[in-house]
Amino acid sequence: MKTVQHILTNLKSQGFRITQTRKAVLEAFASTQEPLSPLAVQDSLSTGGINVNKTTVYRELDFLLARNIIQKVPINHTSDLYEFSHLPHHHHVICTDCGTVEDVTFDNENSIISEIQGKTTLQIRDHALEFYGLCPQCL
Amino acid sequence: MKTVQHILTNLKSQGFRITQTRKAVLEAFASTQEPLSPLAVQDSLSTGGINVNKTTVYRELDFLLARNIIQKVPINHTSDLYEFSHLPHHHHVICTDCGTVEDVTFDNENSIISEIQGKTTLQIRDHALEFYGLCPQCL
DNA sequence: GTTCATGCAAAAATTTTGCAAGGGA
DNA sequence: TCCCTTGCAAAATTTTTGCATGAAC
Repeated sequence: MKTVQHILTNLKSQGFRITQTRKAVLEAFASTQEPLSPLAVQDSLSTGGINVNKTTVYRELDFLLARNIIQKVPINHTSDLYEFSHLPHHHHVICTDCGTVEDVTFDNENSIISEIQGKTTLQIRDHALEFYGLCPQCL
Repeated sequence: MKTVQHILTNLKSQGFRITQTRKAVLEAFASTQEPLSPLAVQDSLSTGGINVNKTTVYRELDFLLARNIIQKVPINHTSDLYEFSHLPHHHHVICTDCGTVEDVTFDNENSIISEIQGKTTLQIRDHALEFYGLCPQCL
């Protein structure tokens, strides 16, 4: 399990600064299972008493994305959503009402990819298998 | 097979106008297998000598979407992408280089949905199963 | 003539960029 | 001190809205 402290230490050893913003952004991701939008990150920081400019959030997300610490989640949304890259491979079930997210995995995901690979001329490199529905509270 | 003419006739019978914009937008969707963004629609019309305002394109897409003639395609993209709703259920394999799209279907898609339904507390209503890779030309 | 459709301008929402100032190491 | 990081302002992108004009029937 990679901790926020681990990540910060690694970044520090690479010459990057451990700022309160950086720490808080990583902790925001660590504190929830839900993929976060730039605005959600800013709100999360704000709730914790750390007020930063939107630009800073965008730049910090770009920074973490470039270092593969976070990744974009292939969910349709007006904003890009991000989550930790080190999480075990999984997919999402998203409540279309409240946005709640559950993580799920396939017993045999390879067979799904293989089937499609056998039916297309493209060389498959990635996939987005996401599900939408209603959570018990929103039903 | 629903033709553009069919759709136009239906709309007309509901009291909506058959404008050159409306006809051209429907023909743009009929002329390709690829999901189209608002800008792509405008470009397609422009190529055909029909120059319309972006606002008009957005409004026409909203209009067609509201009547379930087109639907949003669950592909991650800076803009929303649309395709005809009457196409047989399928998924997309998208070339991440050039944007080429191939349509694919699963032999037993229900088993995929069922597996996930059995693993989540949410009531699944929809899904996005999209694949990304490189087409032969871009390999 | 009625009212659906369009263009234009302006605004809203999201994201990016330049530049100067601030702050970790 | 060095240079990574931040804020602010401005611009770029995508989408929406109001209002007056234009066009289909």
